[in-house]
Amino acid sequence: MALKPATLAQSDLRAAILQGDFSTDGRLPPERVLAEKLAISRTQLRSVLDALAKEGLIFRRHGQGTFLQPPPVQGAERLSALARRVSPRDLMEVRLDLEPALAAHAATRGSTEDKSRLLHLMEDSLMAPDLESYERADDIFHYKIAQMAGNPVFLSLFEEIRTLRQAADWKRTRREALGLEELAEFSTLHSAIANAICAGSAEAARSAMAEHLQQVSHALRRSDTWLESPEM
Amino acid sequence: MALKPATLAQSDLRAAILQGDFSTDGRLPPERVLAEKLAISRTQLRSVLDALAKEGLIFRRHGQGTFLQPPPVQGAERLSALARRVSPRDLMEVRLDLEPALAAHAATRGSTEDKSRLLHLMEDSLMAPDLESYERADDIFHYKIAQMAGNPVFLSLFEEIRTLRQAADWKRTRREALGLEELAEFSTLHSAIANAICAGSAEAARSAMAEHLQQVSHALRRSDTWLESPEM
DNA sequence: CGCGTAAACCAATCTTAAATTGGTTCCCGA
DNA sequence: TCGGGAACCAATTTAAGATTGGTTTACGCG
Repeated sequence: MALKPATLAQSDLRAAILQGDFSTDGRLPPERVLAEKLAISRTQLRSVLDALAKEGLIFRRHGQGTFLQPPPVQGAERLSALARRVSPRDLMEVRLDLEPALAAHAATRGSTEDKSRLLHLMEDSLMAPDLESYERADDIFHYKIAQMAGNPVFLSLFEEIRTLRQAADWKRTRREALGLEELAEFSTLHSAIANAICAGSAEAARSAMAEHLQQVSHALRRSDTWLESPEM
Repeated sequence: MALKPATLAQSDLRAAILQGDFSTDGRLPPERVLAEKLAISRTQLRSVLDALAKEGLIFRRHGQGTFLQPPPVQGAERLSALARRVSPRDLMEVRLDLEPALAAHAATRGSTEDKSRLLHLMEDSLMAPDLESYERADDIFHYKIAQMAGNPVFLSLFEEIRTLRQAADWKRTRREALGLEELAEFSTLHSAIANAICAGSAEAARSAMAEHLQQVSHALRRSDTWLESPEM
């Protein structure tokens, strides 16, 4: 007559995991450890994680781990050397050429399920209360688009520049450079991008993404480190 | 009255090195070894190699070695896993979005010295007697353009897809798919690309490169492995 | 003094092996 | 029959040592 205890526990587990109770830096403990902490079997835990991953709420990669945000690219170590020679301008230039193409392909090839999820992610970025949560939502939003392009090489390149962007120091710079009014404009274009992709109109998606990135680039350019390499 | 013996020796050394007398696979022996083989000091050898590298005739990378062709990207090992999930179509799609942008930036930012060297490389590809030497000239030509773009991130991405292209098996497929008449058309567009870049007209360079890659893509698409992953 | 040589040292990369971690299979017991 | 547990598999990371191009230093020779 009673529901399975496991079913009741699952919703609690989901909340606990997503809220970051078990991760300080967005990375969850290994499955074996986490299962023990939660006093459940690994089989049970994995079924929960499978569902969360399918919904796009967590990210897993084979020998790497489970994360609350898109994981660092494979071999991130190799990029630390490159990151030191790279200026914010270099990275934005690449993003301006790469991500509009990704958006176009996402519009063409993304599944309807992916598209509905993209709309949801866009709403998340709209409702972000502070800069930190906005950046997280923005990160996942762009990642999802790269994923929807359905080309493993494109996704790999995107992850590479994403990792470079995080490896460099001027994320801090960006925080300072961005104001709340600009953030609102960003969200406006986010919705334009998402709508174009969901409508399947590749060119609209491409131009919306290009406009968005030019906006970001413009905001970033005010920084005095625009042309500098981090160079500690 | 006599010229310095060293000067006379240098031209011989250059010829011997470039002809591949010391390399079976396009990779030269370590400087210390090569210097001993040639019975000269490492200082002397390095001065020759410095000149060759400056002329773009050899390629060196710090912990990696000295090569007669553009060297494999750092951490090439990491890409072997990705290469197995990638189809020719995936790679061509990326090239079609990436390399036209590279050509445009090369036209804008390339130095006049780089541009004259690019013309020389283009002539090399025109005069290629057989498919193998054409592919080598083509490789260096495209690499030079990526280098001229003057953005370390772009160059890194280009090297990544270049390595992927070589890692996969269907280079053989391409050999079979290409005929001599197509090869001639390729060379025609090569010269169009080079001329546009040297003229500094970014948009002409972009469209010429796009046209060239569509041509390559078209030739490659006849292969029955177009959509397949190598999958050993 | 000046210059090149040799050696030592530095820095980036590669290679290898071990450890970590998600993914899978298998067998057993309730 | 189903879930738990263990063992095993596969992809990745990490750490250490070796390799290699780049740089400095000190010495010897003209």
